[in-house]
Amino acid sequence: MDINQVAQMAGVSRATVSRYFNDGYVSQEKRAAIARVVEETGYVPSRQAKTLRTGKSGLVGIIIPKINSASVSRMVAGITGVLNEVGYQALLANTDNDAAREVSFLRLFSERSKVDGVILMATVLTPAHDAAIAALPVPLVVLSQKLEGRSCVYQDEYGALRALTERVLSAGDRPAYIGVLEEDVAAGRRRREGFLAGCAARGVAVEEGACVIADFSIESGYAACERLMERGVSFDTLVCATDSIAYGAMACLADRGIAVPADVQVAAVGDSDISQVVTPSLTSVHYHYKTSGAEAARMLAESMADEDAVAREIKMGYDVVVRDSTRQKRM
Amino acid sequence: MDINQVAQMAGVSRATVSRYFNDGYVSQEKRAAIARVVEETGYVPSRQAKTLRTGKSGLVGIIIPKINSASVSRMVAGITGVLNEVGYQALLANTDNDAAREVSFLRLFSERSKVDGVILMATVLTPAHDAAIAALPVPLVVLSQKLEGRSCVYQDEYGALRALTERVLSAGDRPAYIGVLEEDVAAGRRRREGFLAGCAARGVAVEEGACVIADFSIESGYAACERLMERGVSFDTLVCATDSIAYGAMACLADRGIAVPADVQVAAVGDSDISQVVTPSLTSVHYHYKTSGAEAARMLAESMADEDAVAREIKMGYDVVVRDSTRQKRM
DNA sequence: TTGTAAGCGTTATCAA
DNA sequence: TTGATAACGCTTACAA
Repeated sequence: MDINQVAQMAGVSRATVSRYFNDGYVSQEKRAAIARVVEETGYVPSRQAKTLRTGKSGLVGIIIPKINSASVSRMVAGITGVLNEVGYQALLANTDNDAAREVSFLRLFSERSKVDGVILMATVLTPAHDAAIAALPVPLVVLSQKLEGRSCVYQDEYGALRALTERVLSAGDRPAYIGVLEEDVAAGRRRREGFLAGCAARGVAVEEGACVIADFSIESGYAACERLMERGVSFDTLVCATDSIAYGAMACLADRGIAVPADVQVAAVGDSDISQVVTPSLTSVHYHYKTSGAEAARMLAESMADEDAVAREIKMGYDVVVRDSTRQKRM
Repeated sequence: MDINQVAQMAGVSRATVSRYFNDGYVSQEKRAAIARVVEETGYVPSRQAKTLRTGKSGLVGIIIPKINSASVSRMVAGITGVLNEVGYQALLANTDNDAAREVSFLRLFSERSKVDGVILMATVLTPAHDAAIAALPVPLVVLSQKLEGRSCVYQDEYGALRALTERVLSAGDRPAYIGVLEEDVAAGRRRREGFLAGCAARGVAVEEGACVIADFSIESGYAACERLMERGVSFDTLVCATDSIAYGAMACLADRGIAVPADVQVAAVGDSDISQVVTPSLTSVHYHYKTSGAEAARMLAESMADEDAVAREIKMGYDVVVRDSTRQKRM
């Protein structure tokens, strides 16, 4: 069943049928005739052909570092919600934390414009990324990192960590920090800087060696905490770059008979569902991930609709959620 | 840059260029000439045109109930891994637990074969589903539910719950159960049946009203546990259909000063990352979600490659992971 | 082994 | 307001 058959059955030209589905520049009678035929046959225009002809696929590519992550999946949920609303489909590209694959997906999406737009959930931004981004023939929105001159939506990592740190240091004065790789500017560098700023604001010195690195896993959080103790760092306050790291660290402390929050208070970032169920419940920064995703999708939709929409940067707000893993009173 | 220009520059017909990229029925010299031009220009064939001509899009539709879920995202990770390997892209459709949207996505994917295959991560299977599935013009694999006569990959819910229940009842004899909706055959019905079978196998009676329903959230687990106690059900063993429910239930028990596992032991299904970090760590059934997703993708790839590949059902194995929330000794 | 030519199902241009 | 007609970029008989 194609447009020609519909045209024939309705006694019009195929151009008229096309108009019926698009502009709508069709007389009442012909319109009715076509409507009837469409009704009877259940005809639906071929997206493929339309795509070939118009160059628009109705697809949006989403590049994500890891689907199996609370923050990422919340952002994706926000994205797909908005996208479906405005008639786009999400094309998912999972890189499994491999920055090189990020670039190759960017290229894949560039080839002959298979997609109408791209959302890049970035971890690191290398020169290869810049090149691939520059070569992208369709609108792009960067999520989770700030990229100068590009539309992007990101969290206020610095502000959040600074606020969190100041807060917990109202009941502690020997801080330690478990972060992630600095190459990840947002989660690595900015969070650590925020932590240090918070310490400085409180006039608290950070002991040499009191900042260690983990990856995003629970196990590495455990290991990092162990390292801290082996180094002989003395701390009564532990700030972690992610909730997962904190879970690992808390397990490590528990195994050594160190009480949380009495001996060491723990705070982190991400506020995943389970942070309120672990014991003690975890003080954590809450980011509006789902909203961030929705926001990014909305910006992209705008850029796709309007050729020369101007780039915008959105810095999202945050909430510090105080729970039982820290000593200061809830405010 | 299109195939015609390449052909012209290489001094061959466009049919030859096409063969160069497909069959490979090209002489050495022409092959070399084309290779050079392709190299120089960076030409890449248009997928769109190829799709229109061949009817194959290189896309696979994945319908999921909720991306923001540990089990789902693990399955998706498995799927995308395999799919990328064999040259397909995943088209993600998130239904947000709305069965009606499941059907409408099924239809969307049917329209003019926008996708070459579909993986349906099912929760419920209504008559509307059956109809939409029957109308699907491309191969389908059902994930997480068993569907007679269709290729599917699912967990051994019955066996797992039975084994888990028998295991925990070696140290308890007053069981209770928090399940999910029966309409979800796999997670609802089969798990409950497995629980009851486990009780029966141990010769343990299940008290009237000792089985309640929650949804998949932590909060509803808390509420369900509360309900159990308000009803006056006396239990020393609590089996939950999902880890999230168990987290909620454990929080509820803790709030009432009931010790786990001393007073009540708790066990669940899913073995998500945090089950080993909550206190006490949670005894849970481990399913091989990522492998299930990979398996489903592999079956689909096979069906897409081979018109008349035969339907297969794969029942995945499981492991009972015993931790501190239950009383029986680790075996 | 290669080239010619006929589509695949649309939409856009133009003249009527 | 409508209908021819020409693309869009590719694949594939079929003939050479």
